[in-house]
Amino acid sequence: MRRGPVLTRTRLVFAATELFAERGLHAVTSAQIAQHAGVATGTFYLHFPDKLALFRAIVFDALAELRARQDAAGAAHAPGSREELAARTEEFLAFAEAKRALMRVLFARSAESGGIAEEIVGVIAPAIERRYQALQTSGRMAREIHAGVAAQARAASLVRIAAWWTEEPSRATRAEVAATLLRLDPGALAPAEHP
Amino acid sequence: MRRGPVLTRTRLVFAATELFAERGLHAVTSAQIAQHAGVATGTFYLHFPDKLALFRAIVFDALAELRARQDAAGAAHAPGSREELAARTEEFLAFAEAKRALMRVLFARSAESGGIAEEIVGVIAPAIERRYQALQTSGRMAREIHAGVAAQARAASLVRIAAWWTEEPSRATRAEVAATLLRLDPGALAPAEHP
Amino acid sequence: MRRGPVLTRTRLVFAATELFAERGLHAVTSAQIAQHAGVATGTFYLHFPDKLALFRAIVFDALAELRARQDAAGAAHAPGSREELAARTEEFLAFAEAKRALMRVLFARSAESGGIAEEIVGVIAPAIERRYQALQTSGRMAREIHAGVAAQARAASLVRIAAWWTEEPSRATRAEVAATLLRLDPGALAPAEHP
Amino acid sequence: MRRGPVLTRTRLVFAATELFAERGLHAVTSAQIAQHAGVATGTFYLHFPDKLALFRAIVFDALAELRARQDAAGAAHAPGSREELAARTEEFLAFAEAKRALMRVLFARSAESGGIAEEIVGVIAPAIERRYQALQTSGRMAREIHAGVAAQARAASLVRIAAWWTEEPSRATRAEVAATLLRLDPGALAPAEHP
DNA sequence: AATGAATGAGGGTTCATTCAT
DNA sequence: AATGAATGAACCCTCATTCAT
Repeated sequence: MRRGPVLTRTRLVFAATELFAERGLHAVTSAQIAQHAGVATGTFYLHFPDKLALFRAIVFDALAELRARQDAAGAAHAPGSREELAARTEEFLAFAEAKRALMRVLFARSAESGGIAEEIVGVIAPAIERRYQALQTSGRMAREIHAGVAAQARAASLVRIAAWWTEEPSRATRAEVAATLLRLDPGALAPAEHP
Repeated sequence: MRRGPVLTRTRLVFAATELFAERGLHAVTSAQIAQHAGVATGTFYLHFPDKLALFRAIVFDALAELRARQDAAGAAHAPGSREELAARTEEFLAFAEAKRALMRVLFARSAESGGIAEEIVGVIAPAIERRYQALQTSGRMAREIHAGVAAQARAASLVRIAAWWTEEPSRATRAEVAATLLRLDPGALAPAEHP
Repeated sequence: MRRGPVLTRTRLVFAATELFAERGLHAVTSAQIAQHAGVATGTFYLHFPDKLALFRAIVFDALAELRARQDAAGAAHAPGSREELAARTEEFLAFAEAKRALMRVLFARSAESGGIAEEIVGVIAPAIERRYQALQTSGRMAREIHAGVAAQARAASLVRIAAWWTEEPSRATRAEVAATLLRLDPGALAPAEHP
Repeated sequence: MRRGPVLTRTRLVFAATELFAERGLHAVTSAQIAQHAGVATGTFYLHFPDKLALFRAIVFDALAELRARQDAAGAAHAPGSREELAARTEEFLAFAEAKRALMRVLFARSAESGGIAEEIVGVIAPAIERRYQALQTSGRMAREIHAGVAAQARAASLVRIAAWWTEEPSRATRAEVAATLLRLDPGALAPAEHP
């Protein structure tokens, strides 16, 4: 069926997101994605060089969107401030809540192969590390914390909480998740300790 | 070659640990494992019902050993104390340092399929959660933290740090990693905040 | 090679019939069938879910065709009459003669597995049993014969004769086979016995 | 365990008969037979060159025993007489009833491969054919019957009835089976037709 | 741009048979 | 005679990818 390349691509991305979320990267075949999208098997390869490329497109498009939203949400506050962190955390949880299938692709059992899981943390962690370094420079975070280690831990925490909470939202209220994530941030804790 | 079933099994486990660490669960074939172990393909299936069973055996045996070591290391200290946590963390890092290939199987990109990654956190997180609840009951951890959320975050942090640091130990000294992990634990931080 | 799915399927059925006839179900591999049909191994599974499905398709399609031919041949005569039986028997032998490979798949050593042999008799015998019961009701067949037992015996006889005669047609002329089969039918014998 | 070669062989034959009856020749592995017999896998090959040899041993030993019993039962009567046939048929049914597992190996779905089914009929049919020829020579069977064809049909009937009746003995009483088998024999029918 | 039949390398697994003990 | 771990060829089936239409 003739439908226009943009729509076809969108349908493939949408179908793939659902299937990857349900079954993970390599339990889904390109033929299944095509069928789910209502196009022929060969059409898949008109839009993506291979299955992993589609997977990566989903992942990094989503990550870029999340980034943009967080930046917009944080722009109203002083850089590195507690308020900025709170706003960014809120936005993260709102995004996770609104796009559960996507969250599962990003952070759950599907982010298995192609080293995607590592790449995701690799994208998230450096920004966190820079923030921690800035906080340490301005004396708002304890020096005994290793910024690189803490950033890895923080990135992994966010990723895990997103997967865990999205999987079964009744496990905690959104406010509880937000409060805990905020409280666990080593930067956020600093003020209380150095009065 | 005749070698005795116990030795053959050990060789298979060893070979598989190396290969899984390098390439992940489904990029390694049972034939490759057998060849690496110096046995015939069919021999593999004399010792394990299938590839996933071997993978799970490696994972859960290792987890049990880590558990035992941590329990032994922590036994000298008061339950829930900062000293116990420090000892357990030290033991965790020593274990990670000594068994790098194993760490990668347990925590890095190989723990992809079969929902193993989730099972691992599922095994680790509940114990952490119980500890947090005990700390909250005895007033040693802030009540605004949600124990379940914090436990997931902590488990993910440990898992991630193990993978990240083991991958490239020059990223931080063992002392830095230990200090930071200790500092990031919400229970460990409490004393400083409630003087 | 592009050939159209119907033709490809036909080629697979044809190749499989020949090979099954020669060597039987489990001495033939799906790869051999594909090769014999001039297609790739994977093409086999585009047309049949597995090897047994192709075998069953051959068997039951052939049985249905035989049935249809016999019904057409018998339609000109009174139901249950000697003439109808003769016509059906003739058609059976004509079919067997024309499709020797098929006969061997249906009735010889290839009808081994999957319980196909039993299913074939299970398809043939009930119709024969009903005919015997009707003959007994109208007094044209001796009551001391157990219709069920006789039907099993008759079905097995037909199946065996088809295999035996097709294997080596010089063993008897078609007329001899027809006359004997007719003579052996318990219904056909009745008139001579009850004058 | 040391047990003496004869006993070990017997145990293997017994175990194999049961398993072949249940699942057929090639759904049973030599290791399963050995295990069922309580011996090691390798022991199997001390007693039989391969799996098919054991299968054939079971089949032809059984056939020889059946033959001997039928000969003994028929010896009291005039050769070719109705009484002899009745006695042999009775003995056949008694044997079938007493050894159900064996019957299934001999005649049911297990007699699949290695062309055993054909060999069985090949062993049974010639004797029947000789009897029919004798009956025709002495004018006790219609000449229009082809002895070869009829013998094949008779052999197949016996084999099928044995399988069918043994599988589910409630389908007909033994007397009904015997009477019908006797009635269906072309030799047996002759007297009634040529008074 | 779209189709979907065709491809074929490769994977997991089985099992008859061997042989060192 | 007995053991049972080891062998490895072979099989069934999958699926990412291609390409003639």
